[in-house]
Amino acid sequence: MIQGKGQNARPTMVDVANAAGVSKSTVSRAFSQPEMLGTETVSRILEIASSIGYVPNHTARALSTGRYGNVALVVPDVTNPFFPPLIRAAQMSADLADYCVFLGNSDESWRQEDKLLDRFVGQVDGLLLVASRLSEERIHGHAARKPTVLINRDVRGIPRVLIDSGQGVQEAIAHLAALGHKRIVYVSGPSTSWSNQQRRNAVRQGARDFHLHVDIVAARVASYESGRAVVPTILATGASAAIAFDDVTAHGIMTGMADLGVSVPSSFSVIGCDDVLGAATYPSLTTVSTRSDEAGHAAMSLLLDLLNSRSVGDARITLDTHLVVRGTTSAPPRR
Amino acid sequence: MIQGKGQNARPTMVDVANAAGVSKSTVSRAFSQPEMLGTETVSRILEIASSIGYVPNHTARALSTGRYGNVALVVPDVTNPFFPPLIRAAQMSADLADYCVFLGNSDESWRQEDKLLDRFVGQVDGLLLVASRLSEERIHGHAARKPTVLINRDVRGIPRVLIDSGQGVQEAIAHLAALGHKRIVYVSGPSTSWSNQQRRNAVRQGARDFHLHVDIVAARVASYESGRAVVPTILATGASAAIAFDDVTAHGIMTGMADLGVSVPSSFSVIGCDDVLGAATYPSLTTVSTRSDEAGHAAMSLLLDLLNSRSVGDARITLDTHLVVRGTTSAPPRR
DNA sequence: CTGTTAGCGCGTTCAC
DNA sequence: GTGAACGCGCTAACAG
Repeated sequence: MIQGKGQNARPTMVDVANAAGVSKSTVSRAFSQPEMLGTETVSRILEIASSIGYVPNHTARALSTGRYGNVALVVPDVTNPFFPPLIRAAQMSADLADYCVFLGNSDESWRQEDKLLDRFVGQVDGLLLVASRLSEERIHGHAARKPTVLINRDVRGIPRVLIDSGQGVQEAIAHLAALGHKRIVYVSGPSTSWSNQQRRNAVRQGARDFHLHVDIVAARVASYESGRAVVPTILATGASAAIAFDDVTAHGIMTGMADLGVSVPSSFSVIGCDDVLGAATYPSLTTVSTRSDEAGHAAMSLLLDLLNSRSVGDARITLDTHLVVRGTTSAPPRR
Repeated sequence: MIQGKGQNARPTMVDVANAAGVSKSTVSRAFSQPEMLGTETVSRILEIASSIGYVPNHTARALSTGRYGNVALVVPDVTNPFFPPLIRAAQMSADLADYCVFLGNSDESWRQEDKLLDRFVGQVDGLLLVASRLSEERIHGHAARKPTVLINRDVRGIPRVLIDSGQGVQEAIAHLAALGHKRIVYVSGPSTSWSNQQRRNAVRQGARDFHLHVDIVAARVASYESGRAVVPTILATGASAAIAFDDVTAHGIMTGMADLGVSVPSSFSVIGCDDVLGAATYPSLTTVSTRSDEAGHAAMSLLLDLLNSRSVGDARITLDTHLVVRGTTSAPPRR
């Protein structure tokens, strides 16, 4: 044996063709356009193929069709519990259409995001950017090369799926007002985050509607630690309840309260956003559900539709949210 | 203009070649083997190339070289907090070597895992299987086609990175014994999980060493809910402490205890595994650290090394663990 | 319904 | 040093 291409030369269409006594094209069709062939021919070829261990070469197919069968999915931080459900849902949608997904982690950096996209662009049909940290210009730049769908980023002209916290936050404010709270605080997240801006505005609007006083307290980043650290600042405002940018921050706040001997919810009420902790905290966290998995599913489906119909459209899908009342909210303490 | 291949036909090597007055081969070399060409020739070609907007076609190159520059990363469930840090670390390692990573979610199903791998195999250089649910035969099958590295799956002959809970669990048992516990329970996870089997054995061994009585209680799956639901069974054993398969299950147990008015840790001690919750629970969870991120980094580095050196080797990297004592363990209550 | 002939864009022997 | 062929594995017109 002279060479034979290493020890493991994968069988190709010709191998199957020979073994089946047909030509390559027939084998090709058996996989791509089965309805163009005789039923029995197809099944026979498929059987022989799998017995030989033949698997279509994705790359070769891509080269001749120009369709890659891959999509890129880029998120700021896989580690943030908001994203995994979204990723999982997007995956499943892609799977159903036989698409492979490249995952990219931008680490909250637009440079990294840009770099990843440049690497992906040569082998994907479309892009799915989640909470992109890119400038609008750069987003447009990438969108000009490949069909693109955004999640939680509102750029005119580019299909996007937005989780609208408005309704949920509104309900949260109403809930607090009904309990008798007069003074609350919003603990903000990353300033570059579209979601954060949206929630902050929703809180302000809601507070106006219900005549509550609201202070904005900035957590440096959205994390358990920063939530815990910002508690003194929160208490200093004299508020009796807090709405946090996300559940992780809210969870940190709960611990911070406990550290200082402030009991939740009897002495202070806490509301999170995203509902990523489920009922896993103690007391279980009252939060604004954001259904990140639905966003992932909707966005990927939208992207795949675009890829098939070649239509562009300026879709703007909005997912509304609602308040999930659990155990961290109650009437404010009497003075 | 009849067709022209859509509105945006990306320039190819011939375009650059014509514009530069050379042949395709020369352009090719200018990118792959610059040292084989005249210094000026190279710079001239590179300049013209970028001015035309030429970008090498990743796919075409892959087809002719057989090197894809991609790797596949498959996990059972992105949603399980154990995996995201691992994924992130693996990503970063791949990034450094300019590799793109396909992410696959097997949904705890070997069929799905198998299907994904078949889809990936045509466009990757290597496979990284995390806590694979595949049979040893099938793992060998895939490993025969592409260089493969396993995480938390011990298959002889295939490079693997194993998080050895032995040491950490040993410490946990010693810790409980020192506190005065006599009777404990191990709450097991998925029976097909290598980690679960390993932890169960470690608990048994440790209990023997320290003369503790241990009961095994099976949580149907590793989740918050199942942990919570299994609490009555745990209490029925008469044990005063529990070691859970993972943090999520442990967290559920904590809540279940609270539901029944059993306070942790004064009345019952709880220890988790994985340290994925950080100090985020209340009280903060005593747990066995497993450094999933290090496993991800080590495994990806190992895989990339294999891809470069073509050496096979039967590497078996072991990551040891240790106990992190926090707030959910104390002396057992007096009877 | 099925076989034949061309390429897809690029890397790589070969000659020059 | 550089250009001319061939082939990677597969799909896409064409015939038959």
